[in-house]
Amino acid sequence: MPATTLAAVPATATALPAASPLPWPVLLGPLTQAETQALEACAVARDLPERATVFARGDAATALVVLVEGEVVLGQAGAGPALKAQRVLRGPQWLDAASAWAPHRHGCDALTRTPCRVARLPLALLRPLLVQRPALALRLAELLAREVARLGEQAHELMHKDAPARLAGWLRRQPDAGPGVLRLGERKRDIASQLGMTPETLSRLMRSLSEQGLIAVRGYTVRVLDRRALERLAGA
Amino acid sequence: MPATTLAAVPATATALPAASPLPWPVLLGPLTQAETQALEACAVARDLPERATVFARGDAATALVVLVEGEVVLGQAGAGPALKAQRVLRGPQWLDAASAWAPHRHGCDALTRTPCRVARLPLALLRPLLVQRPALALRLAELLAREVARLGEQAHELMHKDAPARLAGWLRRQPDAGPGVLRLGERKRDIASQLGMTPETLSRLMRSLSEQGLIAVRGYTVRVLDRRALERLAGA
DNA sequence: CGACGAGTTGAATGACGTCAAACACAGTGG
DNA sequence: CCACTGTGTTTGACGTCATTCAACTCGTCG
Repeated sequence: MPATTLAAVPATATALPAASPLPWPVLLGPLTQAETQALEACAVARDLPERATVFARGDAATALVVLVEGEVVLGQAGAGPALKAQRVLRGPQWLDAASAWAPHRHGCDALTRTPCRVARLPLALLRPLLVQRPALALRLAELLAREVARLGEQAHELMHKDAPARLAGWLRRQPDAGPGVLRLGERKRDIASQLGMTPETLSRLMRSLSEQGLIAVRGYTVRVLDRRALERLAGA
Repeated sequence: MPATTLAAVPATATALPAASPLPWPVLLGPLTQAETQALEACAVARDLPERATVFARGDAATALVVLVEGEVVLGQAGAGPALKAQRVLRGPQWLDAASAWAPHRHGCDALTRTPCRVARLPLALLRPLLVQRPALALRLAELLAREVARLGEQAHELMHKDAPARLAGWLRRQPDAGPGVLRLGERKRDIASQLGMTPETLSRLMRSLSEQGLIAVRGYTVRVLDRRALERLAGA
């Protein structure tokens, strides 16, 4: 049953709208007018075409990077176009809020999957701003802490859970677009890569879960039939 | 060749010295006198015996936690004493600088391996202090960012590298205690757990690397014979 | 139409985990 | 000094889960 491929990974097709204020509330939570203006003042936005590299592993990181709009794959590029994806981000979202602070080099590659707008907040400008407005600095700490929690969780999963459990966990975490329905927003090979498995294994697992009646798969749409069993599986 | 076990994992034997100032420079870098005093004012230290739990996964996290002295295992406890270790920390070191900010729950269990002194910095006290002294807040952001980088690296390794590569990478990262000599400071089962493999596999890998002439193992001492080859192996 | 890329499926290999036994060493008490 | 015990490591045999390699399908684009 070679699952009919539905409209493969919808891409934001058209050109980006003209410059507009950045989505700070999504990135940092509710801000005062003054804070927003201050951030706006030091942010530099630029547009990138499809398949461009936003930054590469090892590049000097001098700014926090925000994905304003579009889709970006984060991962480690091997030889050729073979990218070992870790994560696909859809704007608005932070692309890299950490590297500029600490190792001063980006830890992975970032490639656009669609035309994108990204903004850079040079740390040299941000630093005095944060000194002046400590509330923002605390927001940032919160942000980074959340990232630490997420990555710690991920590391634990990869170390101690097998492939079915990781998939179940991933499915559980996906935002559902309807009652028990979720739409996969990335290529399955990218999902597989994120989960540390091959596309073949992912395919087989999907089939296995279907046959067990936990989910129903049709192309890029997954219906969750037995949420309870899925959680049990993920909990391993 | 059943490698002679040398003085297994030295433990800090004796009772802890009386209260003393906390090692802030190690934790946050060089500080002014005023900053040190301010931190000292809101830190609460306490001593714990061996095998005590500092905090457990899911506990409410209301403070940053510092390991002042002693050794703590970070991991996820399963049933009984079977702890899936992620990391062994030796004081002075941060135990958990993130959880209090973000999910407000600790993400893993922390168990003492030796008598320890730990200090808590309640976020409720720290927050106003950071507002007042933004320089400290930036230091903290740096700290968290470094953690993000470390965890990201780790996740990548677990996702895309096999066991030999992970071991080689780990060996490469260990601080050597002599020219090409390094002393393992933890039980091998803990090392294995950190690397996401079983003790048996680790043992076999060590042997395999010895036979290939990359390292020489005697108990808890490892001599690196071919650093170049080790790096190549880790780079997979 | 043919070429290409994404996904699926099957068979074979291999890496790693599990289970069980043996061994080394430290500490104990005779 | 010698058993005896407990913990940690090593080794071997075996099973299994996941990757690899290959063929095949489907849909899209030229």
